[in-house]
Amino acid sequence: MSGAYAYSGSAISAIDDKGRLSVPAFLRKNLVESSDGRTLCLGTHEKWDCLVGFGLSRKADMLTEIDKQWEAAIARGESFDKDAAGARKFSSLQDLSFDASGRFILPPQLREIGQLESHVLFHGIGTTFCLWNPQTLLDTTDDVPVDRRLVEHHLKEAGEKSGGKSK
Amino acid sequence: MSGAYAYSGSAISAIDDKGRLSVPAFLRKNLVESSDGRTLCLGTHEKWDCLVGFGLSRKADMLTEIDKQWEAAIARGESFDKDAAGARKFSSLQDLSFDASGRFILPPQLREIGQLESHVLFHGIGTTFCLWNPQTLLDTTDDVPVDRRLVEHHLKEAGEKSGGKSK
DNA sequence: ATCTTACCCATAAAATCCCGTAAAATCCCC
DNA sequence: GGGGATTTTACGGGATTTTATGGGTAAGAT
Repeated sequence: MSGAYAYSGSAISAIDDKGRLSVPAFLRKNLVESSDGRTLCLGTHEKWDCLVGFGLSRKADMLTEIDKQWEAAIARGESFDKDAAGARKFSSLQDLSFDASGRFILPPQLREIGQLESHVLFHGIGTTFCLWNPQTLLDTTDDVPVDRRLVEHHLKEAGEKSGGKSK
Repeated sequence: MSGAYAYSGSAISAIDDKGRLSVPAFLRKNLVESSDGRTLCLGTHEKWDCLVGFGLSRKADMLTEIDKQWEAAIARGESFDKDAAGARKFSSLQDLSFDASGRFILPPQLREIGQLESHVLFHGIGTTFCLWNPQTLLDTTDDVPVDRRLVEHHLKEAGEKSGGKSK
């Protein structure tokens, strides 16, 4: 299972005028290891209103997973739509490279779908990590198992930095 | 599994007056690697109203896939028509070469079958990628698992560039 | 001669890289 | 264990490079 690393922890990061933002330092090391370079895979989350990120190797895992499902299906004489499965998983997924200082440009379509405005809350959830608009996350906490106090803390912190002109 | 690379991500690209269009940059690198040159294999999709593309090496993979299906079938005492499967997969397939700037000429018959007009939406689905008329894709999303918001974003983007004369 | 295809150049927009800085985290030595 | 020194981080801004796409033109094919 590719290194068996689990993403954890949380941090907030700002999007600048050029649409760039930096990957929090605590996630970077593993991205580099798991990607054999500075690559971040970013896509939309299947259920939540946020984005998901992980290193390249996870993408390869996803591919072999689909392959296994297909093989199991044909062995049973059933049909399995690989393309449908692939489309679901891969179509929104982009390979982004971040620079030596950890920054990457957030593609506009992902920014829009993830409802990301001025600040992004990163938080690890095991095999992947999520990118939320902190406010969106607060508004939907009921179904998303995240400690609300944590989000509020980061939000307050972000508000202070930008001198109150939040959002 | 041929390098275990997965095509992912999406982008829109315009067809010019000469029938040329450029392969989005993020797909190009892998096409070159997987084709040992600037070759793109393009054909019609078996189920969806779009085209499929991939690098040359994928053709070999497709053969072994058919083989696996055949083996699975006889293991269960069923019959499997290899020729029919091959015909379905390969007969529409063309090897096209793209130039240094990533452009190729879209053969008229594929253009017609793929219903491609002014703009083409490329999106990776793992082992291959699809080429859609964005409008067609929007009209059929029910059976095709692609994030509708993504398509809408690209369509809007394309409309802006061409100054509203979308089509 | 005409149509098609493969190059070549041009350009605007977008992405990438590089440098600078200030705040925060880490180290280190007494 | 405190307090300054050093390193890492987050972010701004400019410069260089890559893309996407228009348009021209020479080489083949019909």
